[in-house]
Amino acid sequence: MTLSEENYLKTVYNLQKHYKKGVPTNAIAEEMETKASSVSDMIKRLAEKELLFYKKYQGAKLSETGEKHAVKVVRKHRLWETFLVEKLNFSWDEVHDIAEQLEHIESEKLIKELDKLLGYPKTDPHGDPIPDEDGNVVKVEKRMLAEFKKGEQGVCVGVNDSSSSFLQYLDKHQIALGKVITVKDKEEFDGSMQLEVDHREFNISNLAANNIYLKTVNS
Amino acid sequence: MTLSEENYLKTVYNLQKHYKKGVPTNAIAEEMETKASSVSDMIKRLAEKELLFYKKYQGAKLSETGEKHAVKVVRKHRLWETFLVEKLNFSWDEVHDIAEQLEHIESEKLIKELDKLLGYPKTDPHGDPIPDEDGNVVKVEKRMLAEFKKGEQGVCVGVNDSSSSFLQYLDKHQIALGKVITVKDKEEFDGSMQLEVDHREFNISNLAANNIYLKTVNS
DNA sequence: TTTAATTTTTAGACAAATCTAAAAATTTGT
DNA sequence: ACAAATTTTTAGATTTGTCTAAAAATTAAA
Ligand SMILES: [Mn+2]
Ligand SMILES: [Mn+2]
Ligand SMILES: [Mn+2]
Ligand SMILES: [Mn+2]
Repeated sequence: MTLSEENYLKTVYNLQKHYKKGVPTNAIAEEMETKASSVSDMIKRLAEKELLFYKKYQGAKLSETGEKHAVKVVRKHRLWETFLVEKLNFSWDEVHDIAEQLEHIESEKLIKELDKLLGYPKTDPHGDPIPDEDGNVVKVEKRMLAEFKKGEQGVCVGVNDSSSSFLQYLDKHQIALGKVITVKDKEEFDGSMQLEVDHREFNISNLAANNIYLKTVNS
Repeated sequence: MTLSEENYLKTVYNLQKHYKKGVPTNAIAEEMETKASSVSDMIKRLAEKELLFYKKYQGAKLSETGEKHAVKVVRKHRLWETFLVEKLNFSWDEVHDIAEQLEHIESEKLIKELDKLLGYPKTDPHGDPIPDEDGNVVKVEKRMLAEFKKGEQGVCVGVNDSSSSFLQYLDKHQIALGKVITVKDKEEFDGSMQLEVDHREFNISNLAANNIYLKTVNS
């Protein structure tokens, strides 16, 4: 399995939550910042290897083998991110790009020992669940902040965008995993929200609210 | 800089200790388990990029930039090997192949923090010096065991072959870094040696003795 | 239900890295 | 010094992964 093939599998895995049928070629291309023609070529090759199912114009769907492999890559990505934060003093906005490289290192023992060193963590620095050795992924219960109504409250348990620009934006507003967030007001017009965090109030856009996940506290 | 280019630079760096002039194409090919024609192509490309000097039929010699880069890769390789042994319970015969992958991960901060986590180690699990951040390499004082005479004694400070088969062979004879080795007898015919380590005596081949480095204790 | 817009696939080209086979240069042996 | 052996380079091919431009299929709009 090449580095590039692994990246495609991981992308299809991450996207197929949002698509009932196959994941469209264009969706993969956009996510990977590449061209649709390249994606078309590659998914054909992956289908050849039976890592995914593919019928022309119908998008891609991981096979059992493909999903198994994708989950392994995700597990490695999230363990490495956790390592970088817990052991090497990285902040949550610095780890994604490095984990993109580290997730392709091949060694069963390495990942097993890393897991042990970290004390078998359940989630990564962005609140995402770390699949266990057998590929089981715990589904984290959460709702998008954008869907909260005025007056509702929740605890931040995850983000949907791990880019450093977004995470730094959250840092600026002192939003972090575990923080209690209250919706003081919600603008019908553009979906922007007035939030309260740690007795401070500020406004965030709908786009931002679409990338923050909360666990409901009172409703 | 691609992964393959880095591997070539590192190989030339490791080999040029043994060659006054340029490192021969064939030497590189053998070390990298590839074909001379591939090497010829690649060193031409690296010369193009001014990472090494190359005149037809004269072999390769690293430029200052090339050497700087090679040393960085070596530093990463040895820090990762140290990490695997010190933090992840690997033994010295298991780390080389994984470090071959990890040495290509790109992140200044990662390697800086790794160095800190390990307490700024001076040598790797095989006794090889770890270049510092500025690329300075301490020259370790050592002599090949094969060159020792009958009756001489030394402390094991390094190996010349980091393959797992050789290191496991050393383990079997309980030869490890720091062990005191005495040459009880030496066979003129084939260069094999009778050694004493920890009050046990055994015989090793000339090939093995050529891959063990000692620091002289009494002479 | 045709037409228009969008999505997806194909065709053809290209760069990186490798290989085999053959040619050229260098080194060695007599 | 000349022939033989060895080393190194070139020529041509292949695989992987990507791209642009054009064709084909699907979906949306009028
Ligand atoms: Mn990530
Ligand atoms: Mn993450
Ligand atoms: Mn090594
Ligand atoms: Mn080493």
